Amino acid sequence: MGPVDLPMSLTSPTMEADEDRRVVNEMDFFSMEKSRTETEQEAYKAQNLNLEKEDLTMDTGLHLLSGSDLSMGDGFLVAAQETDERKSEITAMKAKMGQMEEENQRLRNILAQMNQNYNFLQMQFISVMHKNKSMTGNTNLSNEELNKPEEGREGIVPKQFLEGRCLTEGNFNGDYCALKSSFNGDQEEGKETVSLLSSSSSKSCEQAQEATMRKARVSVRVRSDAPMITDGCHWRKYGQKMAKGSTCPRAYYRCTMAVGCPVRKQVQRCADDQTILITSYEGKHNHPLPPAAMSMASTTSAAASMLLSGTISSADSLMNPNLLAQAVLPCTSGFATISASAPFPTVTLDLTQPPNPLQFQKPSSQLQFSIPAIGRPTAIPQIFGQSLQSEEQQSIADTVSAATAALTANPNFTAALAAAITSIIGGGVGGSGGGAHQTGSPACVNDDTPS
DNA sequence: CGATTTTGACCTGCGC
DNA sequence: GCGCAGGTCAAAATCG
Repeated sequence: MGPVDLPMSLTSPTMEADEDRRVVNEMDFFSMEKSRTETEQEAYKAQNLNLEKEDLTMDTGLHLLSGSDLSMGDGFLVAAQETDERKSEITAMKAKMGQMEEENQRLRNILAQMNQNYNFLQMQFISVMHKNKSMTGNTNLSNEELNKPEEGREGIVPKQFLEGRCLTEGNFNGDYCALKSSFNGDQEEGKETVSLLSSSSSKSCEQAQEATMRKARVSVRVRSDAPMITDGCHWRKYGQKMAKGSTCPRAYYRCTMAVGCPVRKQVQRCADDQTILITSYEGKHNHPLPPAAMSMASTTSAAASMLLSGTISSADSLMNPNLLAQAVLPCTSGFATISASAPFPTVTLDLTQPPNPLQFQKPSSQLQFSIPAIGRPTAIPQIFGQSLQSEEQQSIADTVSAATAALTANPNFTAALAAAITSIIGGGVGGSGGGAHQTGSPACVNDDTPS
């Protein structure tokens, strides 16, 4: 055994077995060699010298005597010391890696949240620009104007932008809490002014806004055999009526995630096409929402805020029915319509259209759902139609999980993403997807078993 | 046994 | 005032 072989033999059996940590081992070895004290280095040199030469000519004080047996014994002493040090360092590094993983996870969550907020703001900004362009032709705000203090920007900064910022700074849980309605008209046509939101807002004003938001409805049309879409909230059925002109009844649900939550929703099948499920949301949540409920709630709240703020008018909707849908759900090909004849202002998001693959070529930053580091995406099944109950739901969940794995493994992000969404919309939602309770005819609302 | 669903009755707004 | 339709209430039934 030569002098060079000795350090290599110090590798612990466990670390030798762990191929993945070999690099860390080697880095440890060199760092330890660098960190040796002067005395140790001298001893080490002396030891090497001793191993290289048969007769020892220097007394190092470490009882390094001549003879191969003794020198080997000292070598093992050094080896044991180094092993202990390396073990402690490995333990420390493991702990550090754990901390870094936690930090990484936390940053992922923050990034996902920021992406969501960013998309919301961008959507509103684009919509405001679109409206301004159609009205005045003056669409561009200079950087100076945008950077002005808020107090001096009245009449320049789109009100929705500040409302969106309020969402970001407030409890952006996907509910309507931070949305301040301007539907009662502090704006004129083509001249939107900013009413800075202050904590001193009168209660009556808030109540009026709540009442307005309560009346606003966001209707989502999806193609599904499931009795009800799963949007992450807990609902309790409190009534059912046969709607006029429809063969299927209309079911009434209220949110039961918090006592006194005013949010209600109606579930009804389309009279013309009973494979289409129409879900109408109304009101604002008065409680934090779980992550699974944030996607749908943020989508509907975004649509409601745009509707109530007048960002998109009925005329806009008629001129470009895809505008709102693109703003709210950038990666779908659905259409959005606004009903002016309905008793309440209602925006309908039609997600029954087949997906347009070209729209998936958008940058990933445009996507409104987050992809957790581990596990399945939380938003895809809720946003794109519905996650079905029981077996169907599990089937879609498995599909999403597989898609997630493909996403994380495949460098071609957009292609994998398109495959994932296509599998969800085209397979699970389209009514042809597998499921134990396929009966050939769509389930009516009165047969439902909501979660 | 508590939570949820069912279902008939009741309330409200609107048009005639 | 009356009828209709949409929406809600609440007691009974059902479920897990």
